Order: sequence, then structure tokens, then C-alpha cells
Amino acid sequence: MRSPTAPPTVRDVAARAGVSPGTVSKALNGTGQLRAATRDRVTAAAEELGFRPNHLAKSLLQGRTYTVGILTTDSFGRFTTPVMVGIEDALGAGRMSTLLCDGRGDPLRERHYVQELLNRRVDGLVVTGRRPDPRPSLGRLPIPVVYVLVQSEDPEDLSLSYDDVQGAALGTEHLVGAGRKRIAYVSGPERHWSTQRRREGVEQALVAADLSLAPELVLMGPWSEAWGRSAATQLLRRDPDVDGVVCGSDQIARGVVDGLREAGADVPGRVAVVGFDNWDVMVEAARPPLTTVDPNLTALGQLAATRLMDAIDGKELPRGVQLQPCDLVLRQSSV
Amino acid sequence: MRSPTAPPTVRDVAARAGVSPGTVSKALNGTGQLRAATRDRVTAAAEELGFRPNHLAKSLLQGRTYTVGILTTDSFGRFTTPVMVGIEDALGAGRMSTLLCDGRGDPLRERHYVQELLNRRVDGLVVTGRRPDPRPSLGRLPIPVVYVLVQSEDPEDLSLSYDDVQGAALGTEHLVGAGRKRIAYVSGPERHWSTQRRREGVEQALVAADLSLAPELVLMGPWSEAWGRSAATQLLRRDPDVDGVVCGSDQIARGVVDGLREAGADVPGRVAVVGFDNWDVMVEAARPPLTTVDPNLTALGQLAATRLMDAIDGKELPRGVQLQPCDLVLRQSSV
DNA sequence: GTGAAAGCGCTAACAG
DNA sequence: CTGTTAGCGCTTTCAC
Repeated sequence: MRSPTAPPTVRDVAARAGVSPGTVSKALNGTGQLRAATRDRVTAAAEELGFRPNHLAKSLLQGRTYTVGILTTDSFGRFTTPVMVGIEDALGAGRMSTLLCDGRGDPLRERHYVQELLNRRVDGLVVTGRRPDPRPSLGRLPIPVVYVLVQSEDPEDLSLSYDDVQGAALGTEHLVGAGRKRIAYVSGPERHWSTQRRREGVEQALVAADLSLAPELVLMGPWSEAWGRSAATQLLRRDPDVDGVVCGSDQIARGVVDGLREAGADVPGRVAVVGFDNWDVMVEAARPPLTTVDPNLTALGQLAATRLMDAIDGKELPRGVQLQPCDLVLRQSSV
Repeated sequence: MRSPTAPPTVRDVAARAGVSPGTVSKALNGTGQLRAATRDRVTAAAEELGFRPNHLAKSLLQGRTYTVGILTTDSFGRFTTPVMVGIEDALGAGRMSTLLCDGRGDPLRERHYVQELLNRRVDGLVVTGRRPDPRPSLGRLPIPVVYVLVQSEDPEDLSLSYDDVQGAALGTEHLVGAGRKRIAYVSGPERHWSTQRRREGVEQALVAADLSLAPELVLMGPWSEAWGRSAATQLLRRDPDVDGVVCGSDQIARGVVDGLREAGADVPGRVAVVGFDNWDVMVEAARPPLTTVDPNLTALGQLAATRLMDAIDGKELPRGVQLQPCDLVLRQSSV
């Protein structure tokens, strides 16, 4: 016999309303033809019993769960969090829930989670993570998959990210437009994808303006403020005429600004500085506040979720890498 | 008839292995007595078909979903993220999944999500968020609930957090132990719970050391670096003999350190500074790096998940507010 | 309009 | 050891 603490079922509601389970279903879902009085009686009974329709049973029957999995390759961090906020935002509006899995950079663990999500019959999957360079595909799965921030090696997969090259070019064009001629690039480790892509952007923009990126004004190091400070003094030593710096991150930019100011080089009077990330904490605390490139991570998450929902609804998923443009946010470090 | 693209079921596996569905279940779950050969045949068939046991069906049958809901009151942020990492960590080890819901500070939305999670028959619920002051309970639910970081008003609920008073006292004792006598407290907005609790901690520690917190050395403002810088100059003006500062956050502490240094007051030579949060980015970039109080947020998340799993396994959930101790992390701003 | 019956995929209980 | 049966909670024909 049913335990008295077990949640009420359609049958309990049916009994209380004096109808059949089928009728309860129709009444509560607004399907079929029901007399208003019956409908009300059922609704009342459900209310009184605190009836909560079992989503599992529905899913089992309908073959879809209204759930998508989010798999992070590395843990959640500063870059994945805004993306997840965007995903949650877009999915929540479509009444879908998200099952969260943290791969922690372990491919084995990752594979295990994919299996688990498939067992749970999620309708789709978003793969995200910090490292933007191409990573192995999860392979062909029976459900649509969107990679966001991370990039799949398989061109058949849809990978969504922001455009590093365009972003860095945007920041550079801004400096050039303000009349700067001797522009430096200070960024993260040389081997990093972002460092390289952003460098390309800087070079492209300079070339387009009949300028060039002097090799001695390209400085790469760790992604830290300390490195930015150190790079600033190096820059002034290498070329006292440097008048603009495009940075690979806001942390570095903040360090650069501090380093310049403390070396007596006015920002933006003598040197204008542009950051990358639009990370509120860095950007606002810097003196002066940083002009920076905004990769629009939350919008990216929303886009990923939207594409995924389209695919779940039967629309074909685009293929390949799609890069969204970055925006420039003006603050005092460049004007 | 079954669509050829539909995922294979136990029946498909059974047919292929030449056994019955019941046998497949036993073979794949290691229950009951099976001949090794049969088991192998089933395993092989399952493998070949790419069989993924439908978790929904299991859950429906067993009345357990091995899923817990995480409901954030505000969105995910700097404080909730480490907590969620901890939760994920502890739950993942127990092979449970997490369903993520973002209440976005909207009580209506929050209630809606609770209903949705109940419909989905989650085994338990973690409520978290940024604001540490007591908030309305979700009320009696048919599943165990743990509040973490946020605090429920209902003393019947279990609320887990870190101990602001002890944390601030710890930082203060450290300064006192290093011989500091004129200690200031610079923190966030006066009305904030954390600001008040941490002030209590500072006062208690000072009183215990036969010192006291001079009213003119208590400065409250926004949670920003800029405020910390401004507070630093005010402090030096109000009492040039100030020799220690306990700060309400690492951001403020970093501002204080910058403000002091730029006013010519050596840190830690003349003034020792302690922060709060142990936020890597702030703590490491500060000059000098910050001694700070670590609220151990990830451990808190793990604890919450552990308690919840115990409760799901039938163990009674403790009641009331349980505060975990903070740790002190020594760096150069205080020694 | 409403009820009865079948079935989603799985496991547990009981036969054999 | 393995097969058969029943049923988790719900929706969906199809009768009435």
C-alpha cells in the first residue's frame, strides 16, 4: 500500500475529485474537452492535496526531459560563470532546466559525465570551459551539442566564441583613431591561443593604418598584474616614445597603468591603455578606469542556449566555428 | 513500431543476447545470480547496441532521482561560485547530479523554481546566495533542504555559513599578537550584516587583549578599492599612530594598502593590514600581498552537500545556524 | 464529456 | 540460474 507520505498521484487527485486519472490529466494540462465544472473540481482537488505532477513520468512518456546538460571542461571560473548565467537565462525563459557537470579538466571524468547525461536523457548539451584553443570533439551524440568558449576540433560541431582578432583590432583602432602611433602589445604567455589571436588583431589594425607593431614593443608573460607593472617599465625603457598599449587582459592592463603612472608616465596623457575582458573589478578599480574590449560572455551563453533550443526543436544546427564580435567600452585610460 | 533512431532498451539488449529483459537488468546491475557466460553475453550485446540505461525509468521506479537542486537567490557570483564548486565536488563523488536554478533575487521566480524542482523529484535542495542575512524559509518541503551562505529565518532549517565574528577576531588577534595597539576597522556599508558581524569580531578580540576599537578608527563605505584608498588617508589624518587595519574585504584591504603606501606609510613596517575573503586576484596583486581571512567557501559547499546527502540517506538534518571557522592566511601585509 | 486500457523503460518478486 | 509478471506515474487513444 502507498505510504501516506508519498507524494499524491493523478490517481489520488482523481479519487478526490470523483473522476478518472485520464480526466485529471486532461483537466490539469488543458487538453481535450472538459466541462468547466469538472475542470474546477479537479483543480481544487489537486490544490488541496498539494499535487505536483511527476516530471519523470511525463519525460519517460514523451521521450524528452526539458533538460540540458552543461559540461565545463575546467571548473567554473571567471570566464565560464558569465557564460553560464547567459545559458541559464535563455533556457529558463524556455522552461528548461540545466544539469551541471564539472569535468575539472579530466577527460575521463568528462566522458563519464557525458554518459551520465545521456542516461538521464537530456535534450541537448552545452560544453564550455576556459581554454579557447581547439579540443577533441565529444563525437557524434544522439543529441545536439554546442561548444561555447571552447572550440571543438571537429568542423561538423558548432563552436561559438568571441572574436579575439576583431576584439584586439577594435582596441587598437581606437588608439590609432586617437592619434597614437607607437603602439605596444602586452599580453599573456606566448603559447596561449588568446595571446596569439589578439596579437594578430593588433597587427592587422596597425597595418591597416599604415603603422606596424615593433617587435621590441611586444611583451609576453604571465596573466598577472605584476607582469603588467613590470612590462610597463620595460616598455618605457625600450621606447620612450611609446604612446599606446593594447593589453591581453584587464589584469595586465591594470598592471601596465600602475607601472606607467608610477614611472611618471601620465595615462592617458602620454600613454593610452586598452584592456581586454571588461572585468568590472579590474576595470573600475584601475587608476584611471580602463578602456577595454568586452567579449560579451553572457550574450554568448544566451546565443549558445538559443541555438541549442532551436536544434532541440528540430532545426538543423549550424556547423563550424562562429565568432561573435567584441565591443569596445570607453573609460578614462584612453581618452 | 519503434523508430530505428530511438535509443535501445533493455528489450533490445535482451533480444540480441537471447535472454529476457529481467536478466539484462540483473546482468547490467550486478544483482541476483547469473552465470558468467550469460552476463558476458548481455554486456556484449549492450555494448554493441550502445545501450544507455534510461535513468528516468529507474528513478520513477525507485522513487529517487540521485539529483539535488541548487537554487541561488541572486545570480552566481564571486561568493556563490566557490560554494557551488564544493557542492559539485562532494555530490559528484556520490554520483549525484545537480540541477541548477538561478532565482535572480526574485522571490516569485524562486518559488517557481522550487515547484519545478519538486516536480522533478530532486532528492534534496541546496539554497545559496550572496546575502548572508536571514531570509524567509522556503517552508516545510517534502525533501531535505540546506541553506548555505544564506541563512533561513526559520530555526528549524539548517543554515551553514562561515563565522564572520570569529574570522574578524582571528585577523585582529594576529595584529595584536604582532604588537599592534592602535587598530582600525575599515569595512563596507554600515547596514550590511557582514560589516556588523566583522566589527563585533574586531571589538571582541581587542577587548580580550585589553585594547579597544576607537570610534574614530571605524570607517564604513562601499565595498570598493577606491573606498579603501580614501579610508587609508582618512585614518592617517585621524590618528597618525594607527598601526593596524582590519578590513572587511580584500578589495578594501588592497585599497587601504595602496592608500597607505602612497601616503608614505610603510606596510607592514608602520601599519599592518589584514583583509577578508582570501580572493586570489586581490590578495596576490596587492603590494605587499595581503594577509587575509579565508572563509573556506569551497569547504562550506562540500559540507552542505555532505549534510544533504546524509539527510537524503535518512539521517536527521541538524537544525539552526551552524557557523564554520575561518582561517588566517599569512602574507606580507602583516609581517 | 468522461472512463478504461495500454504503454513509456526499467526493476523486483516470484515461479520454474 | 533465468523467465514472467506487475507496476512506478503519467498521457493517450478509443470506446461509451
